[in-house]
Amino acid sequence: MTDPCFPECGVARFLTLLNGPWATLIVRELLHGPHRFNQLREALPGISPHTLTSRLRQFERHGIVTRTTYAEIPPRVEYALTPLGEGLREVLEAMGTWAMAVPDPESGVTA
Amino acid sequence: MTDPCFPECGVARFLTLLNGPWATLIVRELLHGPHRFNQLREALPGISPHTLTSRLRQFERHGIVTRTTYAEIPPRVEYALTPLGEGLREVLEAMGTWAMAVPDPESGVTA
DNA sequence: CTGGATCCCGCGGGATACTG
DNA sequence: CAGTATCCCGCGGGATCCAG
Repeated sequence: MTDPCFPECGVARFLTLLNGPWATLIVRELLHGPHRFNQLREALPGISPHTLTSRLRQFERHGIVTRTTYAEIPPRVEYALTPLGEGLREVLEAMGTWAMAVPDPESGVTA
Repeated sequence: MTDPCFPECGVARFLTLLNGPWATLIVRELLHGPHRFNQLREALPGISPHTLTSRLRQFERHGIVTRTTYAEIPPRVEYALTPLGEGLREVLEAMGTWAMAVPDPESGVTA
């Protein structure tokens, strides 16, 4: 039943790989399927190209995301999750499930 | 069937509540049961009292952790997860499960 | 024992401008 | 379109010292 040592072993690594406020949000977007650079920018209101590139590069290094370049006249680059990255779906879903149980910060944290 | 809108709704909130490298690690520790201030310090090598207090206070405000003071001669304070905080167990487990599938960063990410 | 006060630092991130 | 380069900033966090 959930060996006590089981979560801790990985939590730290998870935090290392998905550090920063944007990291997880980018993965969440990629969970919908491959995205082009500007597609991600549009899907992530407020993110700067600098940050987006930075996170994406880190994901590449860690084998979470793949970068595919299409040498066409209008340059096209697609970012997609690797199987490893896909595995994050369960984690994100757990986050989402939990958060939905969180009372609105403004609606009487009375509970 | 995991409604596509379901994860995104909460992921952002999760990230807001558990921001920073230490936040999640503190919760992970609290998942083992109530802890006193110094118990947490010992369980989290490298954390400074400043940071620990900071995170703990934030958790209190968000109703994730409760702070119980025992007005004894040797001051005693216990931090425990609220039911809401307990709900994070699934999330942490998901992180741990995923991370265990991550190949060691050193084992040839060369590609 | 618990933890507040200060000071300093690194890093994620924003803004803007510019290139292949 | 897909980035890259530079500069600046806020915040999480470490260190240290001190107080209830």
